[in-house]
Amino acid sequence: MPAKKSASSRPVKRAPRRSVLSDEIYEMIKAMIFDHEIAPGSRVNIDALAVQLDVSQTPVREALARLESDGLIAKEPLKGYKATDLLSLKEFNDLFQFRLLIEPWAAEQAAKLVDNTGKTALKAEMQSAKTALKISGDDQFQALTEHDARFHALIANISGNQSVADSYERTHCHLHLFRLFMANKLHLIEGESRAKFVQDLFEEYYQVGSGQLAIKEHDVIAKAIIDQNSKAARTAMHAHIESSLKRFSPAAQAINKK
Amino acid sequence: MPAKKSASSRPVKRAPRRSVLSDEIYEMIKAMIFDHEIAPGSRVNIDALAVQLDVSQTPVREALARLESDGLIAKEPLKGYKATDLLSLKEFNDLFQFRLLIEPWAAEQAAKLVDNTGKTALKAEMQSAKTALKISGDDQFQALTEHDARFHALIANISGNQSVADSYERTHCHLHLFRLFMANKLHLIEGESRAKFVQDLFEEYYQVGSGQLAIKEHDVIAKAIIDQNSKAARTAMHAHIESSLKRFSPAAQAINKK
DNA sequence: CACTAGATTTTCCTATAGGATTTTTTAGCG
DNA sequence: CGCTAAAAAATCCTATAGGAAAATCTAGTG
Repeated sequence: MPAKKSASSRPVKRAPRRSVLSDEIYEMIKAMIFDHEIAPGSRVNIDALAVQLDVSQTPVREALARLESDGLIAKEPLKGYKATDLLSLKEFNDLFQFRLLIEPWAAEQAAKLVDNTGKTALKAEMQSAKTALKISGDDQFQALTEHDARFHALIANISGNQSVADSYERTHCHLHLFRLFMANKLHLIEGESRAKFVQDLFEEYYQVGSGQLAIKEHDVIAKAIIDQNSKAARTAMHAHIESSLKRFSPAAQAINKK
Repeated sequence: MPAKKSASSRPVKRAPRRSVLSDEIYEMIKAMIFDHEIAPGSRVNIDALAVQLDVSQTPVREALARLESDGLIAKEPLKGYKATDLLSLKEFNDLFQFRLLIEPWAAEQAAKLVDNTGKTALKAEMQSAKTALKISGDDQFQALTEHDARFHALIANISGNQSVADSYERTHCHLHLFRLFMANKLHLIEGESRAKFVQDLFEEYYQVGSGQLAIKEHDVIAKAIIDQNSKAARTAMHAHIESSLKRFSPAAQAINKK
């Protein structure tokens, strides 16, 4: 129906498609989950999604199958897909416990194996963090979250262990944490009773305090890796994750108390 | 073309389907990878697979998308899917290193948290291991491999940490190890120069020695968990994984030397 | 032999129809 | 009015055919 392009006039060679449609759809749906366009726990209608994204069902189905593997969407046979709920308090704690098992080790290895390319990448990522601190509002939190995801993934990669890097990426922890944050935020807008408490929490911890604190902790980790001080890298990473756990814990509790 | 069923004669109410077709296809394709019906590195044609399994493309596509998430199949855009290669020596070592990070911890936690249901399940699984030892040939190796997978998954589950349990399952390590074993076995049949060496290796280590040794190690772990001796469970699991690494290492090296 | 241009194959994507299952609505009965 | 049961609608799942784009192969020309 949509007449996309009539290639008659220009026989010029178009740039080859970088990725296939289903990959793009996968990213689009993931983004929709990320920013609550698809709310936690809500149904995901294949037909509607296909119409909305202006593609047929096939790529949508492939994307949903992959998202299910990622644990971001759950399939109930003959009922349909639904976005997974927000992390329960237990899942939240489990996730951080898991990270404590692999990430301090990854940081230690990274410090042992890092080369100049890795050092440059680390410095660049820390630079982008400083840029993110200049943004304001939810966008800042999103920018910080994305920096956080890249930073931790980078270290997992520098560790040289693909199994570890993959397993970290598949936690999608940045996505889960951002959803937790936004859920609280949206609640706040609706004017719930504990609005003031939550607002204080965010302004104090996430927007300013936590953002800067996390980045300071990242700095310590990055420096230890660049100095190739593996022991320091390990302890710094361990401390950082425990610190993150403490900072995010109130947000996870607030949601689950509902 | 295939006249499946004419539902005209029997209006009897069929039992409600337990799972959807795409799930079944997913398991079937995984099984085909498991036993080398789909060889490592070989192309996987969607059309051919759909015809072979006598279903349409749709469920095959969904299954392949999930298998790609699992790392069992790789997609090259606009070229098609192909089964992933066998583990390189590095990937093999990385995988075991990863297991060393999470499984000793899982065993420790399991010992702390295990209840009667868990203890019963552990005992039952150890019983099935003893049964597997009575089988002979490749079937025995497969039975032992499957016991191994269930045993480790069970402990990961008893640990109570879903993130840990999921990440263990997603390593698909039993599948990778079995593929490695079969690849060596098939090579052996083709009468390569080192056939004798490989044969000795397997008879000595896998069929009798390794099988029984692994199960003795499993016994130690199971007992420690049932006794709720968390420290012993951790060290036993650690020793078992290192022991497995040593046992399988020659198989991984043989393939990669090719 | 090197290179370009067309033909073939492969793969991805679309469209649509119909069967199966669940959910919702409506009607009937106590 | 409350409850059960049947009908209707919505949704998911499967099947199939065919078009579009890319990759690969083939052949002809300088």
